[in-house]
Amino acid sequence: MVKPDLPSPISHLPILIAGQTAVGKSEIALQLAERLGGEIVAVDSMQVYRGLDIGTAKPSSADRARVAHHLIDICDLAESFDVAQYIRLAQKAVEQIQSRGRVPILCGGTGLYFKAFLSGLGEAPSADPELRARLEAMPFEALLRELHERDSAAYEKIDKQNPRRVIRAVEVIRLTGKKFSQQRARWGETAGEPKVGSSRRDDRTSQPVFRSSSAEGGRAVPSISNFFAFTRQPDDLRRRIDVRVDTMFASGLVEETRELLKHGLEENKTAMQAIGYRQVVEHLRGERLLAETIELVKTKTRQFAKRQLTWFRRQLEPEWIELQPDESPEMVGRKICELI
RNA sequence: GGCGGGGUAGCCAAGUGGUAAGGCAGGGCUCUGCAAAAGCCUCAUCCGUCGGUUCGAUUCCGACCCUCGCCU
Repeated sequence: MVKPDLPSPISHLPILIAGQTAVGKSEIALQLAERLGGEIVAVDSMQVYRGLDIGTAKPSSADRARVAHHLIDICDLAESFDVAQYIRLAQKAVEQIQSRGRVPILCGGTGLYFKAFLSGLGEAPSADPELRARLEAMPFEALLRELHERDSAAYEKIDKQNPRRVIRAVEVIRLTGKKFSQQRARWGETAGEPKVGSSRRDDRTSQPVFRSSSAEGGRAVPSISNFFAFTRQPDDLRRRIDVRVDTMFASGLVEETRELLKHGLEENKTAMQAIGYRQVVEHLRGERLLAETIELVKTKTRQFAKRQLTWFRRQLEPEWIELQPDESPEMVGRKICELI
């Protein structure tokens, strides 16, 4: 194939783009991909599922024809998926893209996937459905006691009010016979260190600063980063979320959900968690009127966007870029090309 | 116009003569194999207004305002 005429290895570095739902990151990723000769790798825990199209704002076939996309529609509703599978596939996708002489652009909103991709995951085994079902049926106190006995270090640190966490810890201990606390990647010390070979990051302190407002301060060399996070002013984002949700319903989210129900949507725990689908399923069960459901989906989406921001702020160290209402994806794309 | 119910946080809503439950929304946060998930914290110096009774009223009384329902 055509070897790239790109000047330096830096051009092959993956570019990471995180952002809240509806900020407009996908459009920008598309722009970047076209400018840099890149391919997009979705970092999205819901777009991996085939069939969840409208509600996950999956890239259109036109967009996918424009730029190659990866890690979308890779999983059937009958299958389960998790972070570990994700980072394995993402690693592979990135390498393949690079081997083609193209630029991997990882773009999405799933913070955990970014973090695991960057920092690794550890050796623990994946979930065991039967065991998990058994643990879920146990009294919570018994789980806590078991964790305390078999891994006091984990017991000390864990959120003892969060069943999900406790169950996973006990699950890993039972599955491996080893302590949970010894099987996780140590994110504390080496946090944020990119796994993907050549990826480069600056070492500024972790202040999530908006590029526009700071960055200067006499530093001649602007921090060079390949990891960006987009945000918008709350009102701006809210408007975009409203429009997006209205559009989803107008495009047939209810019909799509009804169809997915016939193909096992309710049996897939993860997919059933997806905002939009979950609420529509409830509506179809007669729990709520359509108009109320639409409003609810907007609220849930706003809350999700807020949690995403918290996650990105606290767990990741991206370069922050606040998108302006009047800024086009082209403008942002150009701006970022200058930054990298 | 008359009679009856009601006016408590952005919304819904409990409540007591002794100084304001809860839920939702909002804000903040935790986060390692279900993550668009799960969990945690926070949020009324004040109870329509003005008077009165009382040691003390959001709670009792009166007037007024607003509101819902019924009647004429």
